[in-house]
Amino acid sequence: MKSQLKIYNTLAREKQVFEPLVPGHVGFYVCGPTVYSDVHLGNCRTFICFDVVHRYLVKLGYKVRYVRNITDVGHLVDDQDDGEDKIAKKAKVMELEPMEVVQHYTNGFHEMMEIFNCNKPNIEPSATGHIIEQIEMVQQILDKGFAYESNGSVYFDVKKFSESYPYGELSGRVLDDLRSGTRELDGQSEKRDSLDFAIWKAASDEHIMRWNSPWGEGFPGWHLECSVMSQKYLGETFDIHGGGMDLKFPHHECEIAQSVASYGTSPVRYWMHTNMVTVNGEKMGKSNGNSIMPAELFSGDHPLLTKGYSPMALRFFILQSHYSSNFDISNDALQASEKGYQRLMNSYKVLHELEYASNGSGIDAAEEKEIQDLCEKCYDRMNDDFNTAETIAVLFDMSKKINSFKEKHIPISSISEDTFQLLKATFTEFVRDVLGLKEETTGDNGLTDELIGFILEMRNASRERKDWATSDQIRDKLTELKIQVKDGKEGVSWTVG
RNA sequence: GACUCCGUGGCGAACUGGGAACGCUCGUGUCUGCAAAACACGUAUGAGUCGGUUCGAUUCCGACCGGAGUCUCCA
Repeated sequence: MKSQLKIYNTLAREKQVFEPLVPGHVGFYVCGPTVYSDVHLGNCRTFICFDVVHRYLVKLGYKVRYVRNITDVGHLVDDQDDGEDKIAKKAKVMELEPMEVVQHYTNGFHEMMEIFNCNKPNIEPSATGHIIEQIEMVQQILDKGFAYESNGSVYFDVKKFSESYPYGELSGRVLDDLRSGTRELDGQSEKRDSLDFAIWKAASDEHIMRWNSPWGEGFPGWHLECSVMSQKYLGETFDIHGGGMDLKFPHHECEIAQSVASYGTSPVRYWMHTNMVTVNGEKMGKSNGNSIMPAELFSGDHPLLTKGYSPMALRFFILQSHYSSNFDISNDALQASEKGYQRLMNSYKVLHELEYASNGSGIDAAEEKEIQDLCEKCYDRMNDDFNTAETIAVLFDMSKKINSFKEKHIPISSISEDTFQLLKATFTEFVRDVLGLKEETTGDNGLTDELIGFILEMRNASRERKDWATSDQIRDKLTELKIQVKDGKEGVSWTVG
């Protein structure tokens, strides 16, 4: 009997047993990037974590509809009335058509997701592709009386809304506290209340991104696209909504308010939030100027790094901590993770080269049970709010077993063939399918394999002649080239790194 | 100021009301021509500080100290 999946629901502030709305199916929405700049490692962490969530849900047998949006309009530089659209601003700076900016950074984002081995969502809707639906939602909210028009813009009436429904439940905000924290509106403002937010924004004359609407030419407000697109593809209520912690307020709070205002029900059953990536203890943010970009990580071309690290090493590093914890990036930590990742993948390789053989010496019941327990633990740990850190710890315990089988410290015949196959399947599926880790190849169509195989043959020949000078010279040179030679009982093997 | 969260070995990082995982590092041993790898064993008598609850707390409660996040755009 396997344990049940539990998810820490940020709305309820507790771990809850996951029960999908429709048995066997999961509606899963993740807030994607605003495509006006390159993604940094903080962005990547969130998407990698939710990639694992998605992968595990699939592993559990759910039919998952995974929606991750692209925000390509509406995200203002600030919340002032003269706030500029982020995409439009970048377009001006780069002297490009706004959609060129969008396409450029969307491509870059997709490329990174591919490099980090993240599965593609089932639907990746963009805000500009859903202008009509957004206008409809604005109209619905107006019809319900929870919004008002002002100079061609439409604002969500937070005060009015809060008289009928709770506002601030997700982020734990109290309206009066919020209001006291904001500065007074000047006479120029179109808003009735400082807490109101734009759901439709009138376009000024020079604004390039504009659409016709019942309120004149304009563009949709930032929070609206997620409400509209999640509703369109997952329904008025769906199972899981994920995003970074920094989106909790105001973005997700506003999403809830918009959905409740337009059709009366809270949209999400389980809210999940990933914690922030920090550098020297400070949040990595686009506006903080401390971003580390994936390219800098790979090349090592960054003041904080002494060398480059591979995409999979970073992925492994990220998964070694829980998604809800702060995650500090440092060179030392990366280095430790890189080693660990290599160790794990080495066991992965060893496991696939292992063959079961019975020698009739009988099965060791304790060993048998230990292996079976480890396999079950993988599920237990992941079921506990996707605890990848603990899952990896179990996989390392399995690694020891795998290596012991290989080195014949434990005879492989001490477990049954069924248990061996269980170990093989579980280890493989958790490393490859759930955590999404893969072996990093040199991508040269096996030429390296052939070459090194040949060189090692030559070395073996000199070893048989006891010509240690030559064999050591070959080994030292290979080591210099970052190729590690391992002389085992069953012959020689090698790994890069 | 308000609201959250965190403070665990040399480093990273989990879990837990009753033996402090796992990875890296370091040490010893087995293996090996040697080395590496692998395996085995060891490495925090202690979990920011001070109180309280408890037979018993790192784990629950309170205070304090330190750090972070959100309250404005951010994954």
